Amino acid sequence: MFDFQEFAIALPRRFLQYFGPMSSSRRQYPFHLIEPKWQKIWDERQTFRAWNPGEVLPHGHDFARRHGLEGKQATATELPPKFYILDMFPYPSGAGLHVGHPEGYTATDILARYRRAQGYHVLHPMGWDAFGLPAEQYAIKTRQHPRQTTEQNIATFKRQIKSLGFSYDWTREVDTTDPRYFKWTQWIFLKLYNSWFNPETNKAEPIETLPYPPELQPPHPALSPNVGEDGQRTGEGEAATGMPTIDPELENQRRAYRDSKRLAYVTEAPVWWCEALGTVLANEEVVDGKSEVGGFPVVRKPMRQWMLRITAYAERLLADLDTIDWSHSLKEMQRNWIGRSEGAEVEFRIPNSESRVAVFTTRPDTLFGATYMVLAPEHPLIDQWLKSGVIPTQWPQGTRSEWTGGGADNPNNAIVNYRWRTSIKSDLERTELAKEKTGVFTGAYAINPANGEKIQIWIADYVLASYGTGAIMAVPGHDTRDLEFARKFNLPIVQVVQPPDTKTDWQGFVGDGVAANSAGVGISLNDLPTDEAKKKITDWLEAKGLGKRTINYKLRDWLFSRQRYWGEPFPILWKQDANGDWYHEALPDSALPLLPPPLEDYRPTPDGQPPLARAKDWVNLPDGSKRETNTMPQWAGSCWYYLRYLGAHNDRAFCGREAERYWMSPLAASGSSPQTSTGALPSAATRPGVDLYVGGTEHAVLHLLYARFWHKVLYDLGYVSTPEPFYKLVNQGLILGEDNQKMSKARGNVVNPDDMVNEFGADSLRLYEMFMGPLADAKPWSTKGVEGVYRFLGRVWRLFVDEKSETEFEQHLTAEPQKGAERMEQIQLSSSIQASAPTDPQLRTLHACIKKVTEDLDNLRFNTAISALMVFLNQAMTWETKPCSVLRDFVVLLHPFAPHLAEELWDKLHSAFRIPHSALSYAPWPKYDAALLVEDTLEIPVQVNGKLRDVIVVPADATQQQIESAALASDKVKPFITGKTVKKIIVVPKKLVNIVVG
RNA sequence: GCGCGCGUGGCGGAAUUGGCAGACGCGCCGGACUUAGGAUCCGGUCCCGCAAGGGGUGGAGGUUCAAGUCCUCUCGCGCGCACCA
Repeated sequence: MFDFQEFAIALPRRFLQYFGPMSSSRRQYPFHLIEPKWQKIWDERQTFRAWNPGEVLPHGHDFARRHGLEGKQATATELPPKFYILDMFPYPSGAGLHVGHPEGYTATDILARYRRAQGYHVLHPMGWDAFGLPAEQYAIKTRQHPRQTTEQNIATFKRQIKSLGFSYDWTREVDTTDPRYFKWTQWIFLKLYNSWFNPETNKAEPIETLPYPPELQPPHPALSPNVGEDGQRTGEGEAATGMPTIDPELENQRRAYRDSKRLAYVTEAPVWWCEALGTVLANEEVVDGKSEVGGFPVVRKPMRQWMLRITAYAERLLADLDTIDWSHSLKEMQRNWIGRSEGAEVEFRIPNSESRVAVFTTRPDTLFGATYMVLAPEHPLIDQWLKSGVIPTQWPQGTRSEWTGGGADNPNNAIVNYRWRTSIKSDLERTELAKEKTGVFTGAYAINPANGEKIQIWIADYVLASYGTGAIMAVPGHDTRDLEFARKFNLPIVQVVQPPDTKTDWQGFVGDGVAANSAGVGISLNDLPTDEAKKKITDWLEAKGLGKRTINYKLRDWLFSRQRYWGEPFPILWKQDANGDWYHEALPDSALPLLPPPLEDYRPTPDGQPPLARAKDWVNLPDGSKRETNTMPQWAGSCWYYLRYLGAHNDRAFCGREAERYWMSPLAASGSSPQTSTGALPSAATRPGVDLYVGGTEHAVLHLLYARFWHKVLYDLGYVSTPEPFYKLVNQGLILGEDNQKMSKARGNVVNPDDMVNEFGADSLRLYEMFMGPLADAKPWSTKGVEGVYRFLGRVWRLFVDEKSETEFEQHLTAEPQKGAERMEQIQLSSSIQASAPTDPQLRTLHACIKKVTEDLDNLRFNTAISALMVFLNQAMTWETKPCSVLRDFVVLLHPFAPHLAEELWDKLHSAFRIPHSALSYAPWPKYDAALLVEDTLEIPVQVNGKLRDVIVVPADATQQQIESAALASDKVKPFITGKTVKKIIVVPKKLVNIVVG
């Protein structure tokens, strides 16, 4: 067998030095020394620290120096304009980083460094979304506290992230599991708890402003309706007490009413219970009838749960999407999730009964075609009807076998059977069996309000209890699902819409057309287009008191409690009133943070209580009250972390008011303009909220919707100054596996960033991740591709350094690897770099590069920016003399992408030419001079009939006429025009000539 | 099924938004330096053709002096939602 080590002894030094046993190929440049060196310097100098208004900027800090703020206590207006660049903070899993993480982080880091160079005050923080199931499950197995696992994982993530040289301000690091952090998560929960949504103002208000209905008004005339009665509250803003005591029973009713209006409320509702995870899940966490995490089965189960009233914000969450710069598809996903539909609620009378059934429809114009009605199996009226006789105990004459398919001897039993069957189906089965409709006739009837016809009422599980009114009017003529059902159960199908195209079959036509067969007493829609028909029938229904315009949303309130240990405990106590009924009460702010109790066993209790219930001493308070034992979902901490970064160490507020205004509101940042040192204008105006947020598309709905919701509540209550948190958001694309044979889903998470850093260096990994393709696209990983950019960085290195001194350095390095770092100084700058004046072509090359890189960075086109750097290098390699000034600008252009290498070269350039030291991280971004890009001559392609025949060279200032004659004179063009008529000559200035011949 | 997006060399991807298709990189071919190359440097590389030339951006039409880009139809792929009335 070939033994490399043995073979290597016989090799010449030149070979050996590069071809060490550790790596499979020669090292292009000593990145393994350069990268740790600069990471250490950045750390020590706190180079990337951002400052809040009011903080004193120390002497000697490079940011302070550039902006003339050394030693100053800068106000918001004295600080340069802000630029807030945010990454979706990671969940620190035990597996460590994969190559998908650095993709987004590199993109934001490049932008952060670029904006700093432009003179912005950049906030670029990182933290840990560290509550979550894996740490808890590991704790259940090992009895090791989740805190321990979490800390270990954070340490690994932090080490890996730091090894990539990102310019984070680590002084602002946050950890959602830190009590100093979740104190404020709990505090925000209390804000939700202590607020209600006022439909008049369309915003959240303190619960004290809640008006009570007349029957709940205190009888005492001296008592103002909304002040002083809120004796149960112990939290902030507690109302004055000492008023005459209200009747305790009335007070209980008032409390129940108040509690029903809070933004955080308790409800007994069917929720998704996941046996395997031992917890309930939010709608959003259930995918295809299985838990999103782990894919375990879930079942519907009624339980007492905390909910957040996100539905109150549906309209604003939808409308404000128009004010933010997110991708089309992302907005579409949010719109889809919110699911707004305009329509009407129509009431159907039940013969021989007091009850009415309301249905929701988006097609009130088809009311005349409603030939039966369907209720969800869980519809609350069914129970009532079973008792009251609306549902007959006998099948109506001649109906039974046809409608039930046999099975139940009377409607009551048929209903009970059917409900039982659907209830045992998981949601998965309900959707999987969607092809085959099921249902039973109830034996009851309703009256179609449009034409007075008696129609059958069915129950079927294709109607969902949780959407609309849980009941529909079925229009089989013009609804696919109703048609399918009607065909299966032989229900009448009538046409009420005429399709615009007469060839189209009306049966099952669901588009807009013209109303037909739609006339009743005092109303006719016939011949009206769908739009007008909708309006007319709705007006008619409203006038008759039979219906009203309504808007429905798919969005449901957010199920906010989990039966877990490793999450934020609710700052809530349960107490008993005089009747022995339990009610809840908020802890005062002063009791925060409420820490979870220590436990030996992290499992739920055998009787299905959350793990916190095991801590009896913690749960039961001496006064007889009990603590809430649910915890908050993982989303809670990530709903507001971008605000905590603004004041990560603030223990008096979730973040300081002034800091919030400065970093989130563009109006505050009107002081000095960026790029002061070169007088250039900013290429991107600073924005309200986070200027740029980058993260994976997996958070397109949940995290982003929840965070926007919380932000809006805080906005309503006056705690933040913008209605939206994230002004611009970009989803990075998935990195797919290297083996493209397997195609799509194989993620590149088998590639370990550590290996890449060891073999090619952090700069190469960064560069490659950006060079692969557009940030938002899915891209296959290619280690060969990493080598390509690695070679590019090696070529940059060789452009700058003197080969001989570098060779000597490498020889020493081989002999004494441990002394490498100190010997790097012996590497000399190449003698071809001189303090000479650049030539015109050199300036052109440089300024073309400046232009391209600048424009591409403004548009997040990293891949083409890098290719522009490569083009510059390819040119510069051919220069015999390389002007120092040109290379200096090039290093500034390179530094956002490959900061370590750039720092090293910057340093060498400055030492060699004795330029006073200035920090690369705050060096002004070069500005391109359009005048320098102008060439003396232009190459103009000449087409004949659109086909390229020649490229002529003309003076840049040639007139149209001159270009035209030059084109006609071209030897290559002549053969194609001689003997033909020149019909037209199109001259596109500076671009092209097209000669049209006939 | 509905909604959104995308189809360009052997591969990842460029293309001033209607103006030289294939920048840049990978891979491949050739050369130089070499005992050696998996290092480096130089040259080549859309297809057919010796060349002149011809063809070419999933396919078929169309608009235009000019189409990867705009329009119509069609095929294929990806993502999202999925009985939401």
